[in-house]
Amino acid sequence: MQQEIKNLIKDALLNLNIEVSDIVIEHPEDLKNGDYSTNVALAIAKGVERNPKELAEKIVIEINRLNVDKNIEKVEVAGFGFINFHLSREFFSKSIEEILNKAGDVGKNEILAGRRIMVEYTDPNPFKPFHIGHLMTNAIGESISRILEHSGAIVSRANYQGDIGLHVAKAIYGLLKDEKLQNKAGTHNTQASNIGLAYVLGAEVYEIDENAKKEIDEINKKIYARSDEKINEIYDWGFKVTMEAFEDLYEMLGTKFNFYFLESVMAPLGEEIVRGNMGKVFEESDGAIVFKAEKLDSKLHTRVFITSQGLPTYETKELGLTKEKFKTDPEMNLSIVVTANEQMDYMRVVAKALSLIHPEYGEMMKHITHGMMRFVGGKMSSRKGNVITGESLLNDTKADVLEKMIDREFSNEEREKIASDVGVSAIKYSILKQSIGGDIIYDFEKSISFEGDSGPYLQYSYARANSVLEKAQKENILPDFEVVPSDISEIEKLLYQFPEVVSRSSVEYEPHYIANFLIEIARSYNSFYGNTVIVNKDDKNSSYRVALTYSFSFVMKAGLHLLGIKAPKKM
RNA sequence: GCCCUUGUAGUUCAAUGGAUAGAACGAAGCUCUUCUAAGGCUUUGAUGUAGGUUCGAUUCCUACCAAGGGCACCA
Repeated sequence: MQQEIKNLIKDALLNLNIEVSDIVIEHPEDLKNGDYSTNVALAIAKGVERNPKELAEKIVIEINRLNVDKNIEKVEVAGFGFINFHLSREFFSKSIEEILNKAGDVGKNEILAGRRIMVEYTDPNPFKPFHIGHLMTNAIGESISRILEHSGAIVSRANYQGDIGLHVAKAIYGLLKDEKLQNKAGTHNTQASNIGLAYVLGAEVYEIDENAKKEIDEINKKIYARSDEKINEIYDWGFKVTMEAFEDLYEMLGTKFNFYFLESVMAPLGEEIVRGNMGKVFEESDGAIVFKAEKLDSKLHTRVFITSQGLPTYETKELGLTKEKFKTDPEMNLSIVVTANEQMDYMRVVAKALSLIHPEYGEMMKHITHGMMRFVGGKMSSRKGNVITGESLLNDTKADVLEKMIDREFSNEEREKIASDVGVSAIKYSILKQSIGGDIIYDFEKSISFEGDSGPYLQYSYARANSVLEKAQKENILPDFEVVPSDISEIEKLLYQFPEVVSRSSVEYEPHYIANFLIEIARSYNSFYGNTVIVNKDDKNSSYRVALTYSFSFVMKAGLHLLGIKAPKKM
């Protein structure tokens, strides 16, 4: 439809001997101003020295002369020179019908057809707790992955994890000091959270206790060398249970990774790249091997790739990782990494180094950065007073949902499942409703919202629509376009825009456009629901309203999927 | 000091250079003999400061102010 309108405007302008390279059309915020609108008269008025309103009138006359499209009902000039297009009843009924036909595929497009994209996100470290930042990266990465898939790309999901390094030594130190934490009786989740506690213990003393610091550094060397049997045993067990515990979280969050990359494996690969490009890219400085990026770009700075101790840094591992990714999927033509924006500057340096070594990667790497979780009052603890982790937040939120569900009748299994899906939705939505660059201010008192502008609100709207549909089925009212009400409802004027919203999210890597759109249609549908009896055997328009409800539920479900949120049929 | 982000109702967020700057939370008041009241309907309130570009600026540019992050052997 967009293209048809653009062409129509273009032809009308040609008839007036005006040529415009790019015509911008948009949806007016206020639906009273039509369904599409263009500011073309305003934009060109100066060039042709005419009053924009008069010019707009002339253009509209031309448009009306040319227009044979039954989808466009009315074209008019408004404000100080906008040209507004009102679409016809027929257009909206057809768009509803189309949504019903597409069902689960609604909103799909082909703008990324033929693209193979690997998205790396989440990246929690074994032996360390899965914290809120990981939750944030996961929510964003998963949503972006799904949006890209909806645009026709083949997406693989990658997880990059620090399986070696000081943090592991800290955790193992804690485990050695407090052997209770090595208890292998419980589930892998309780074992993993004990290891998290051990890490916290080790990390604390490392800062304040000189002897402990020495001991931890010693453990670290032993881990690298795999020279101590007891440490090896603890390591292997700890690695296994923490990774298993992560899998449970991924399952709950709705992520399934295709590839796992480990830092210990990337380190030698990266080192090889660095050593192979000495003089060309890297140079020695104070005993370390560095890349002086500021020589090539004043906005970049020098970074150490191999320390004076001879150890590869993160930067070096990142080089190895990138190369390994392209090796893992040789067909890949875009590699995306999602991290917090504190990593932006040195990722730029790494990218610069890599572009010198592998110029062919240049256009195929993308770093998406998001803001950080910040806390009102600086408190970093959960309601029970413990250090907040991703897991504790998920559990606290789920407990709140269960409390809200207390008067609903569900089997225990159903209840648990729904509470989990709703809890995840509350958290994910609070992350995805805003553009990804900014920090998220997290307030534990208000915590996660279940009302208004929230994930559960969207799910609730979906569940209600679903129960309308159940009733319709019982009463044998099928979606139908035989009788169409003359009034065009607001919800129809919104639903057809979904594919455009998906495309925009995809092009800009911004899930929040979808989140905002879903809120809009949910509000519109809830209002419709509140003011109309949808299923009513005695009303001829009922079938059309059922069709509308179906199309709303399809769009909502697809949209929630793109945010990585499940849509329970009941809640 | 330099570089990168970000400054919008009391609070948390929206707004491809356009029309009366939208929501939500909070506060006040209505609303379930209709399909889920986690809902609906009213009322209330904002573009950090100073310039510039433009027919038009929350949006682009400059300076300032404020917050966060980064700037050599941690990731």
